[in-house]
Amino acid sequence: MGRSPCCEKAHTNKGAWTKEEDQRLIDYIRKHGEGCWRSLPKSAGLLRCGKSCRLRWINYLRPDLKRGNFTEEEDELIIKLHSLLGNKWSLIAGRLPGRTDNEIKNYWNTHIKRKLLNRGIDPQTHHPINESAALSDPKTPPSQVTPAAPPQNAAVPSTFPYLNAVKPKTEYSSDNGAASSGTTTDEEIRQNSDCYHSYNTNSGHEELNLELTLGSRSTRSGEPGRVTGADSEPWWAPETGETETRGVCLCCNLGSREPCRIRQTAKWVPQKTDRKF
DNA sequence: AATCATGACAACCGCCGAGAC
DNA sequence: GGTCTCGGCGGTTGTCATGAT
Repeated sequence: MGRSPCCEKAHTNKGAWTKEEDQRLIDYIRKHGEGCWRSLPKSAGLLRCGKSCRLRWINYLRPDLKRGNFTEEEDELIIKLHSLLGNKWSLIAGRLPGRTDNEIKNYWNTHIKRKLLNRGIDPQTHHPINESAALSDPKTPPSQVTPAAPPQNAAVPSTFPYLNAVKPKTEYSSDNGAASSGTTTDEEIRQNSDCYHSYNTNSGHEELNLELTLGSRSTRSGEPGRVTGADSEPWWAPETGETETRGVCLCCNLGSREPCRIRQTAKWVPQKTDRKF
């Protein structure tokens, strides 16, 4: 069928953004807020594709972004989340306030991959490399592949034996033609989270709160209590006055598996009107 | 000093799902 | 129910900086 282009490409700039363009975009969003990306460039006087404006704002101009190097704690959190979610960068970003999916994706590809390889861990499967080779060997029946015991001192549960419960899209997409659609359901994540919890409880690893929702396609539904990726607005619980930034609920401490109390008792609304710049 | 290789990351592209009509 | 538009995501590419030769 084909789709019409998102903008008139003949009259749009490409490549790096100039300071003037950045300022125009910032000024416009200050005045009018986010949204309507398609019409934004024209309204803001920018010769850019709406998508490009959105990306620039989300990844580099948003005021709540944390710049600078990733900390060791962030490294390990990314690795843990990736082991559970695969290349769901927006979901991973949702657990790292101030970080964007693009930033995490780049960081993964340039730093963490190498870091894991140096540890002898396959960055896609999170299994030891030799074991991953066995797993990917079509001659080896899955039943004959025995997951190794979790490493005692590793910061990351690299051989987490329940990972096969949910197959990250990129890791298994070539399994066969009848493989999963690549969409991880909430239920799958929840199940996997439970497995992960059990594993971590037994092994003494820090427990992760992974009450995650795939928010990537629900952002227009305005569903209260969502947890989303890089696109997320801060949410505000009027009954408590608490906010959550980019989908990370402040009332849920890392490690708590209890349902979010605020989510149960308060109505969540997007805090769009009083953004701070 | 010049050239090449590599790393880092900003930006683009194509696809998809949700919602509107 | 079908079609179209929009916003969003993940993969990939392009470009610049830095280091090695």
